Parts: sequence; C-alpha cells; structure tokens
Amino acid sequence: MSSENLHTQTKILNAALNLLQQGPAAKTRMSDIAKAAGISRQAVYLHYPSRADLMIAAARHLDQVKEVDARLADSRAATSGAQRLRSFIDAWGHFMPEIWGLAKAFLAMRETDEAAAAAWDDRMQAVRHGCQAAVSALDQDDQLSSAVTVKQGTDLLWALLSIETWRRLTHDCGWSQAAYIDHITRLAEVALLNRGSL
Amino acid sequence: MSSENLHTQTKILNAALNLLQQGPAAKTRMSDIAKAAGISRQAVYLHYPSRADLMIAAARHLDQVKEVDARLADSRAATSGAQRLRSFIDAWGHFMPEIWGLAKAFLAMRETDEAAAAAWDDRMQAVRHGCQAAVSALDQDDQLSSAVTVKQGTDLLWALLSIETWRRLTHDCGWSQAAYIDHITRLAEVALLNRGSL
DNA sequence: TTGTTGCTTGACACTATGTAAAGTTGACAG
DNA sequence: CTGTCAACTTTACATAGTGTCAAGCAACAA
Repeated sequence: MSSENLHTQTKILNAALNLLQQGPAAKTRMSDIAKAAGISRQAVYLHYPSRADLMIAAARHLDQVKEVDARLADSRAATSGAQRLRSFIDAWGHFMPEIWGLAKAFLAMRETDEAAAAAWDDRMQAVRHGCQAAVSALDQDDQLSSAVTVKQGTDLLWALLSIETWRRLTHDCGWSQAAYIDHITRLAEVALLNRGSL
Repeated sequence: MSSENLHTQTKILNAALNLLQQGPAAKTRMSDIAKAAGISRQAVYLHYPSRADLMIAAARHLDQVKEVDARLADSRAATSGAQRLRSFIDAWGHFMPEIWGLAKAFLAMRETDEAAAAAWDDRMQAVRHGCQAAVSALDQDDQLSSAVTVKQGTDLLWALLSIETWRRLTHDCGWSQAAYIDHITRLAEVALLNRGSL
C-alpha cells in the first residue's frame, strides 16, 4: 500500500489538511493532528518545531498536490488580455474552495503569528503576480480602462479575488461557486476594461 | 453613586479600545486592559465575564461614541439613488479607520469564539442594511444595472465595503483613504448603475 | 453598629504550546 | 549475532493566558 509507505511527514501534512478542511481551523490542535496521523504528539515536533511551521509546510504541500502554479500559469496561454483576465479569474476562482481549510487557519493565525502571516502573504503575492500579469496584458492590448493605472488595476483585481471576498460572497451571502465566478468576472471587466472593449 | 460603577466600566472599555487601536489585537490581554484602566485584572471579570463579552461591549460602546448609526443614516437624506450610494460609501469609508482596532480583534477571534463571531456579524449586518437601502434606492430610480438583482447588488456592494477589502487596499497595497473611497465608489457605480446613468 | 458595594490580593484549575530526557523498536552494517 | 543509529514513544515539566474562587478591606448607608 502506498499509503503505508508514505513518509511520516506526508502523513502529518495530510492529516493536518484533512482536519483543517473539516472543522474550525482554530480547534485543530497539534494533538488532533498527531492522532489523525497515527503518531504521538511529540513526534510531530520532531518534524515541525512549531504549529506555525507545520502550517507553512502544509501550505507548500498543498501547493504541490494541487499544482497551483501550473494551473494558474494556464491563463498565460490566452491570446488577448481580456481572455487572459477571464481565464485567470476562472482558474483562481475554482481554486479557492480547495484551499479554504488551510486559509481559515492562516486567517486565524494572522494577527498572532508573524511568521505565519509572512508565509501567507507570500502565497498571496503569487496570486497578485497573476493579477498583475493579466492587467498588464490588458494594458498592452490598449484595453485597460483609463480610470486606473496598472498598479491600481492590479490592486483592485487582487482585492476582488481575495479569499476574504470569496468567503463573504459564497459563505455569508450563500452564492454558488458559479455565481461567484460570473459576477466577479463581470465586475473585473467593467472595472478594468475601457468602455469600447465591452 | 451608581455612576461609579459606570465609570469603571467606561474606563475598561476605553482602555481596551485604546490598546486595540495601538498594537496587534491578539496581544491585548485582559491584564493589559486592566492595567491600562488602573484596576486589577480580576475586577475586569466582575464587569465582563469573558474576553469575548468585553469585546462585544466595547463594540457597542464604540458605536455609541462614534455615532455610527446616525452618521450612516445621513445617506438617507440623498435625493437620488446614485447620490445615496455615493454618500453611503463616503460615510462608511471614513468610518473604517476609526473602528479598525476593534475590527482586528474580532477578525482574530472569528475562528475561535462563536459568540464574538455572532456579535461581529450582527454589526456587519447593519452595514449590509445600508448597502441594501442604497441598492434598493437605485432600483426604485430605475438606475440599477440589469446585470444584477437587488440582492446580488447588495451582496456585491457589501463585499466591496468589507473591512477586509479596505484593509487589503489601504494596508497591504498602500492606498490612501481618499484613493480607497474614490476607486471603490467608481467600482460600485460601474458595477451597479445601468450604463445609461453613467 | 451592621450590611452592602466595589474593589484588591492571592491561589488555583484548565488548555494548549513547546521543551527535555530516557526508553523502545526495527533496520541494517559489520 | 551484535552493536549502532534513527525514528518514534512515554512521561514529565515549563509557560502563557483565560477564567474561577474565596478571603479581606475601605467607604458608605441604614
């Protein structure tokens, strides 16, 4: 069985991600993770010196498993800037539900743990780069609205695509995933494209 | 005098709000608040049974001090729906920096304390009502974009005006308060107004 | 005087993180 | 077969912050 042969570290990370995806992130304790991984609590500390370190490792692991970078990079294949914007929103939009469990944990840690906050911000910078690439492509095509600079457009798109905004619309407002993507796409287009391109 | 009692409670709440506005919310402990209020830590528990209760009381207190409801209600005076939208964004936009300290505390508690999360959600529902009123006014004026229903428009506006979005743009992206208000206003208009009204 | 109110002081239970150290087990090299 | 090493276990403990409990004290009122 391959699951028997999994390295202990992988078992820990999978257990952590599993628990985070299920329950409230803050209630996922080191002892819970250890139990779920089938090892002692102390053994977890042999691999990850702190809870924050474990979460950071889990984030990297999730990136690998879900192939984040590869899927986001797909949007680069688009021919026009407008097309690129749409496919980027689509890719990232479908991604968020899959990383939500972990995101919850980082959002909760953000105000308390500096290292965790830095690690999360770093991951979010990757998303920002995608936003910037899309907005730059619009600019190159002369399709960027004259109301915003590339930086402002990037910032706005990044804010629209934040996990927090996704959470509010899908969780608090009860939107479906499809509705979220549709409306955010429309909003991004209307905010970023010049009027002639619509 | 029964006002002595009130006096101590007020001292506690002011101390708490002060500390929250200054440092990282999660590092504001009960003992810090007690010290800042000039009383013992135990005395705080005589007035507020838990940290979450204190935060909730602090939120109510801040609402009173800042006269949130009254200031938000000003936007009702607007004659047109479009005007109402603008003045609501303006009012709430200027408000956020003033409640940011407390907001930080609630954002950090959100995943851990159910009572606190409920209290915060309740405050945010008040903002949502303001959003709904503005969007409904647009609808009444036949100025609401055909791309959204009143509910969808309310949700979108609410998301745009969330503290999290404000934080991202002003803190993470370095926008000025004025830039935030300008761009969010433009975004809201372009998202919610039908094209003829622009 | 006696009782009440609002606070103080000090002790303690609980939870979760993280540290430390000694013991167990199994694989593998010689 | 034996010794060693690494990974893991078990147990104990330090620490930080929340929240509880109880005794005491000062001011003030009936």
